[in-house]
Amino acid sequence: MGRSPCCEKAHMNKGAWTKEEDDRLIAYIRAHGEGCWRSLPKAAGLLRCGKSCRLRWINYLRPDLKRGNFTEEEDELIIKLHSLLGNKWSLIAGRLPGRTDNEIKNYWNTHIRRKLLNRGIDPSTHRPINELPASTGEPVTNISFSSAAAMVSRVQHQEKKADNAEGFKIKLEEKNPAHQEQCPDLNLELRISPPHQTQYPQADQPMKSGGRNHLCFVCSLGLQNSKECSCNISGGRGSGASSSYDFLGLKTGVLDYRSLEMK
DNA sequence: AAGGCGAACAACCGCTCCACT
DNA sequence: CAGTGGAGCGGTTGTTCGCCT
Repeated sequence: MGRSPCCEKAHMNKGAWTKEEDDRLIAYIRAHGEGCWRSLPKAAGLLRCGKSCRLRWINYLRPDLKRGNFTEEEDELIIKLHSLLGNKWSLIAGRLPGRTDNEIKNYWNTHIRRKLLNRGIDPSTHRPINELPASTGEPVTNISFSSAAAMVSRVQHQEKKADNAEGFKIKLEEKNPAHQEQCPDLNLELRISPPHQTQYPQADQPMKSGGRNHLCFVCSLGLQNSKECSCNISGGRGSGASSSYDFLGLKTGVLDYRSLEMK
């Protein structure tokens, strides 16, 4: 039994939005706020898919959007955030007021990629292009922190494909001089940290499986048995104070991945 | 002036996550 | 606990625009 489509596609408009459609959408959201996108088109008298309405509003019509060219500062910030987060456009957008994930994604693909390539930097790894990749099919044995976000998705993807993660050993660099070299002045007042203690599973509150906000970050890397694991019930969690938590050896880390989830 | 081409950007599509029942 | 639906995300495609020949 498949799920129903998000909208009746047969009688829906597609393609570029007209001024009238924009006006209708703006007027409706001004009057009623951002509610249920699925029912919004009908209520607003639009022959559009709810997803299309949401996208149009978020990426184009929202009053707080900053239209216009990206500044040099924004460029550099995007590059630094991308080196930390990978293609997490929504998270990157969260640190750039007035910019949308779609806008940043497009800007990255059209401008910044080329800019980095001209600098001799691989836009996906943020390493010099002539630097050979660490692996060509061999098990990954060493990954940089700068690829952490991409790594998480790779690990999660791998976990889905095969329960047996043997051979996938991760040696995280205690510090990443290369990365610090790339971003010597990066201080976004961010911090990579484990989930708050209140989110850790208690004896009578088993962790919700699959919940991305509840899984220990180390566990999400497939390192459940690691001493770094902060949700290891049987092994004890030590003091558990997040302020003293030495996540991945980055006690002084400044990136709080959770805090980036602003949207 | 017209056509080719690439860049830029808007929009769509498919998928995942998560709250709710 | 499983099923379902809404919302959001990231990749990709389609369209428009401007430059060049």
